[in-house]
Amino acid sequence: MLIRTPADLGAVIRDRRKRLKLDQSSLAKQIGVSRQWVIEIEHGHPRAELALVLRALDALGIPVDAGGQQTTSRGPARSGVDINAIVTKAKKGKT
Amino acid sequence: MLIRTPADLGAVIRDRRKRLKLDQSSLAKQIGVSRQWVIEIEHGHPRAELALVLRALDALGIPVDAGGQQTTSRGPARSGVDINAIVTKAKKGKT
DNA sequence: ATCCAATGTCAGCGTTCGGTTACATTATCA
DNA sequence: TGATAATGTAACCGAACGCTGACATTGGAT
Repeated sequence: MLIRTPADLGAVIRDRRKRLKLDQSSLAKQIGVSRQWVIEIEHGHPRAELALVLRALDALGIPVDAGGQQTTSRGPARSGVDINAIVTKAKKGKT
Repeated sequence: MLIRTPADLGAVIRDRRKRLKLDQSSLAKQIGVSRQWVIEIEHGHPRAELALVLRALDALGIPVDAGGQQTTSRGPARSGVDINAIVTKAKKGKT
């Protein structure tokens, strides 16, 4: 599963939690956070703390892999990334 | 690269940024955050906001994959996760 | 050696986090 | 049907976020 938004992450976490037959309270204890936190994460809270998120994934046994290869043929940061354009524009746009 | 800590993430981001020949300011603009933020992330800031982190990875074209399959034979959340134990203990431990 | 870009550090500020506690709304089960 | 658990919501609070802006340090280039 590719994670690109907090919602994606929430889905993954919730899915795994249920698969493990854990309720939010139990999971919260495993992770070391409040039940509230679990609820919000599963709902896709965008401003959750990085470390807690990583701990949650770890607690659930969900490995997170980054940068296998950027075939990026779908959209946001796209493949080629016009470095020249970026740099140039960035420099110009100093104002 | 497996991401398990904020530091791992910082390393990945910095690496990719340099690979793309972007300076922190430019990247910050790409992501839509302050230069400060980029600096802190690259230093492994543990409490960064999830959404910003995902946006950074996205901007750098770094795909994030979670839960390919939990062959989990290495450590943190352990492989089999003793559901019974967890649930049972959790229920007991309500205080 | 000098100049400039890049990086890192500091402090102040408004906003929000995450924890806590309590309560409402389902579900599930006997 | 009633009871219990699971989930979701709300408000309060201290702590930290991320932003701004300025400044020190480093590094590469000429």
